[in-house]
Amino acid sequence: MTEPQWLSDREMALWRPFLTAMLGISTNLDASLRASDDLSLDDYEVLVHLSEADEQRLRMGDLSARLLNSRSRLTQRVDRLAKRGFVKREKCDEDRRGTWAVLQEPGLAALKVAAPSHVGHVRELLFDHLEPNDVAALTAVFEGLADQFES
Amino acid sequence: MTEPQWLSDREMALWRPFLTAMLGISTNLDASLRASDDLSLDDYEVLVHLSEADEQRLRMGDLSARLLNSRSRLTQRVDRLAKRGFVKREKCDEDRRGTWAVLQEPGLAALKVAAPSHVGHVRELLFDHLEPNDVAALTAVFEGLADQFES
DNA sequence: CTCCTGTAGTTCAAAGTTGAACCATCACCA
DNA sequence: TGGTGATGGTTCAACTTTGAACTACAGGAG
Repeated sequence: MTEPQWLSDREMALWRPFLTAMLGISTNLDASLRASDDLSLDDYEVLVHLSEADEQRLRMGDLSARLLNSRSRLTQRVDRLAKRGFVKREKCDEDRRGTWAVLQEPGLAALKVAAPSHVGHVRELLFDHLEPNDVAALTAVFEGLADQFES
Repeated sequence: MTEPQWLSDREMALWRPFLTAMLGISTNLDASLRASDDLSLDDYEVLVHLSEADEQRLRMGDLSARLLNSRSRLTQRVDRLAKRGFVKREKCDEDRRGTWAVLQEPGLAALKVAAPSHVGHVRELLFDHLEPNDVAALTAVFEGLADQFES
């Protein structure tokens, strides 16, 4: 039996802390962003992805795939960000079903304001707990884990 | 400058896949549990923690701390699980403000039904991507990461 | 062309989450 | 005793997410 119905003790010893760390890190980052910058972690990630994209724009579907968000979730998130002037929508010429989400100046500004303390929290929650050679090892592992979610 | 405002390339090379993997793994597990067993991942975790507890019962506050859930979120989750007969509440004698959440037979049964395919998914999403010595290394790292969230 | 099937994105109602306000009880100290 | 501040848990309204249904366009086959 290589696939028992329960996790082995060795597996459990990793899985439990893994689950706790995932939940704790994302919950904490979300809470601090909300408190200090009135952005959810999802909002922040939208702004990051747009800011790094060509012409600071991405198609809705592309963006939702990168964020692993449902389409309807992204639609409404972009609604809220647009209402604040952080992004805008633009009709897509090549494919008239399509919509671009385009980063606006106030959105980039909000990202720049939020970044330093967010980055500080990422260090506190993750990097401060790692030795230098942990980082390399984890990077290899997590690239493999993340790959399975790229469409 | 040891604390720059942005993540370094080396940090980013870990952080991005880390975030994607966290989100992807928990989203996937949640979706499969809902589809096959009509349980959210949070429901499942409530049942797991209760099933492992002394007398299969935990105080609401203790349970919410373990799950890193807000109190009100847990209150409502337990409401829903109680409506299905999976858990019940019991007044606490030592501290009359307190409430026990107590696992019921149908809840344990539901857990046993859901476990094999859930465990299978955990393997597909996580363990199948790891070498045996990765597991040991990750366990050490994640114990450290998870510790910061234990009250 | 004209179907037909598939894809991009939005909408809507039902369900879940958040955070502050609330009630009850506890624990301590005067 | 009786006040005071903290803790355990629930409630409520505002907000967010989910997933199915829907509109609009694309692209190929006949």
